[in-house]
Amino acid sequence: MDKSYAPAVIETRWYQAWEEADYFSPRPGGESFCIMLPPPNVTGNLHMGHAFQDTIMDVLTRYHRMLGKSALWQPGMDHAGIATQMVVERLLGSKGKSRHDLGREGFVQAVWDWKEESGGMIHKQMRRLGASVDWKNDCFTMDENLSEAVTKVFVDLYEDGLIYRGKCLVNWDPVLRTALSDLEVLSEHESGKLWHIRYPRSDGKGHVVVATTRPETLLGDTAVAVNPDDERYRQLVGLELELPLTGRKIPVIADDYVDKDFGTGCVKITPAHDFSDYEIGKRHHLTMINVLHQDASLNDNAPDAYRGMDRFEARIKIVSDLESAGLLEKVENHDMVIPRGDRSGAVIEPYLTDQWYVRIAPLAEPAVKAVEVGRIEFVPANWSKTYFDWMHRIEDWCISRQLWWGHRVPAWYDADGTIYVGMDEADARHRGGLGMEVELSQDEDVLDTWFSSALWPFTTLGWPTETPRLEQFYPTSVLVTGFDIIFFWVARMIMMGLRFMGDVPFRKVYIHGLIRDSHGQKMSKSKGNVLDPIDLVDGIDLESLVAKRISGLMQPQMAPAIEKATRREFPDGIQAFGCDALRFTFAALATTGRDIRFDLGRIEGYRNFCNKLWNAARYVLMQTDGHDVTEPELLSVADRWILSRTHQMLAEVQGHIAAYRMDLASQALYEFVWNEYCDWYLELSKPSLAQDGKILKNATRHTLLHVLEISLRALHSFMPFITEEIWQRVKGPLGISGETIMHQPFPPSGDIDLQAGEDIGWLKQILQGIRRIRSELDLAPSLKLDVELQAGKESDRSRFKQFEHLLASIGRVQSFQWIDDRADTSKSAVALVGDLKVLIPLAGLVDVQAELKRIGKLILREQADLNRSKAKVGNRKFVEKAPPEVVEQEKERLADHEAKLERFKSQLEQLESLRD
RNA sequence: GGGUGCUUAGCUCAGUUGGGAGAGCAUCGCCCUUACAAGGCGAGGGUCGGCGGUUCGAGCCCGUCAGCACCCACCA
Repeated sequence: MDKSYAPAVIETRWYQAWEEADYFSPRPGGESFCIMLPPPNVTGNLHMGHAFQDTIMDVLTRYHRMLGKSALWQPGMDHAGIATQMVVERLLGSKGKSRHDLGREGFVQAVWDWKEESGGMIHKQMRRLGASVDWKNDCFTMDENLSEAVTKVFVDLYEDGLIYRGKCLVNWDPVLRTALSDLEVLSEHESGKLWHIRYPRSDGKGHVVVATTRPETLLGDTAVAVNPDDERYRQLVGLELELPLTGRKIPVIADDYVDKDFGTGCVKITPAHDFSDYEIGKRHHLTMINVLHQDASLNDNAPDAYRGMDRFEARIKIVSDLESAGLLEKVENHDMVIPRGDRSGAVIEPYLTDQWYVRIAPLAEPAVKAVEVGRIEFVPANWSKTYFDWMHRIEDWCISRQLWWGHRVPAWYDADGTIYVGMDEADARHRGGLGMEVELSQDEDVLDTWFSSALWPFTTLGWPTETPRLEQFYPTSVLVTGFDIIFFWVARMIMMGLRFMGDVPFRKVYIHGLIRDSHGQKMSKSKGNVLDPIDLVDGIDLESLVAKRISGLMQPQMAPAIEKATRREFPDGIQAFGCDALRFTFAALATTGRDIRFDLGRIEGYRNFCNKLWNAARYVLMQTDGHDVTEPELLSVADRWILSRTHQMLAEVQGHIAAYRMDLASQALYEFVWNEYCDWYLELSKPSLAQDGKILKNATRHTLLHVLEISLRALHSFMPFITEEIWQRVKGPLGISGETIMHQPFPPSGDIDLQAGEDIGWLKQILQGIRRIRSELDLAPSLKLDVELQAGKESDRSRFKQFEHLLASIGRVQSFQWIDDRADTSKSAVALVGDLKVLIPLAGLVDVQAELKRIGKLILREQADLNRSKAKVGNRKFVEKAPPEVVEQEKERLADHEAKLERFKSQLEQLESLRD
């Protein structure tokens, strides 16, 4: 083995070998385990969030595969309608073209071409991260069979009356010129103004003042509303007002919706451009006047003066026209919430159009119930509350989008506009009883991307065909996702799964936190703080990193600041940490919180851990190379101890993974390998192997290998590459014949050996006592010590006998000597292990002063502990009310502290007498 | 306006039914002891956000206040 761990070399080798050997396909037999990869958007790259999520899914998949299950991790990609269309349009834009130049068909072809390119990038990244997905069944939401499934779902829901077409107010994105669902609209606090506008009374008796944040929509007003209980305005109800700038007359109406205390208590009602006004308009049968074009410029329903102007441009003119007409009473500053499109950032306009909707209530009810009764379990559980809150208030889902890229709505219209829905045009004709003579035209719209995503758990398995895969893997085992898409995706999958499969799509939903940068900021291109997971794996020099971060910015003026911050944070670029280190870091960071700060310090620590494992393996293989290693006949205490600790670790890891606590699982592995196996067992093995006894040497060699091999299997799902690489070298000496660690069983845990644990615990304490004295009294590590032992129990003597060799070797002790209980120990430094005094004569080694100081410190600490125990045991209430075992424990502590304090004090006295 | 989460060592975070506060990184000291200096051994460092309550006992349970973060919401 090479002296140092070199991830790049071993990682490139193994993935290809695994894939070629088809190790990722589910093996027949065994219980099923299935995870659906949340399909990434075909556009762009995998970011840190993907890498994190993929790591968790791969850990789970590999783990369950090793448990002997038929494990499927289903990969795929999402066509991401709006996002992808925007990317391709921007690409065309850079060549001076628009999608209209290509036409619908040409544009869609251009998107497919782009998909080939960027989709390949994602595949490459996933392979680099070690994802053990079933590539043979890779899917894309726009694939033919998945698209057919989408159509079928649409048709079925339509036939059942769960999809309808209606003219309603929708969230309209005037930049993308499409409708959006409520979820795609982000509300942002922004400062705006509240304009107070006079609406003159038609009877000439003064005016009414309305307050509005959107004066330009005045052009579409069809009423002014007041609260029916508002004394100030009651007599106005039924009166007519002159709508400024338009020459129209509008009525004053009464509606409970109006808050008397806000603004002036009079509200202008614009039913075609405001959601609340729309409801009021419907209640009062008001006319709905749409004054906007699709791009939010004013249309011909507006007076000449404003036609063709953008709404915000028109706002300025309208306000100034009102002012010159003496109709503007005042303007106040007003903080408000502005709706913006999540993709375009454009201010969303409520807009009256024909759209397709899913009637959600009948689907939501069983979906709520499924979680209530525990057929689906959220992990952590409190996320179910978020789910319920949303599901209880859920409204109909607008699923049509005025885009070209996506699943086209399977609806056709005849000349009268009658709707015919079917799997295709012929089917629609057939269902509608139409002959070929009737001319039909297909709806131009496509479906919301999330409509097809909602079907992902069963369409990827072959639905509507009843395939063996569908039979075997639905419902899937667990969904791994972030809380940001509980509404977008999780809830909708549950609804659709229950409706079309008659069962939940997954048993558990594991919700993880979102990866942020080391300062807790969201990673984004525009902030220039994005880390590419591949750069952490392979490393990147500073100049390339800077170039990457400042290229293609939407706001190029940010480049200098981003460059400066990058140079400050990564003065030497980023080292190559390797995939295993990155994965282990992600696992260790997978706590229950919402935000996960990614700190380079962590990954460095875990890269070191890989190196530690590598070197431990190197040592073990060096010790065993050329020796036959056979099943041991007799184990030493150290062997039994490390095996016992191994079993304990395995039980912990299993428990933590079952509870989706990858952080605790990885920590248990880390601590075992480093602090138990490397720090202690490997050290204990050295003197053992230097001995003559053939049987015990074989036992040690075997245990070294055996525990290493178990550790590799336990670690494999977290660090697949390094464990495979080492395992291939370890399996031979142990006589294991498997081809890959991937298909080895996860090691079962076994018995805990308490006796061995106590014995080695004792040994550790002696050694730690000696080391501490050595360090604190500044005795050179190379200096061989003479150690005296005093007092102690019978067990101390027998243990000493058993471990003398190990103690001498590891403690660098040249001689041990038991001395009489009354012997003078005044010239020695002391450590206590229970009743046993471990003494190091200081003669000629150090000055007494140093030891005095050291003991003084120990006494202080011991005294404080003693006082605490004394107070507790002396408290009658404690003794009466606390459980007996707790009281007993406290009494033992008290005795222990008393004994130790006594010994330290007597040692101190002896030293002091010496000083005189 | 509703809701959720967070506040523990200098930093990033664990702490599973309440019973002597832990890890990694950072800091300090000694050591290149042939698996590993990407290392070894040892050390220092915390009124667990504030206040109050329950309890023999609270980082953990309850109340309250403060700060931070996020989600949802049609008051113009």
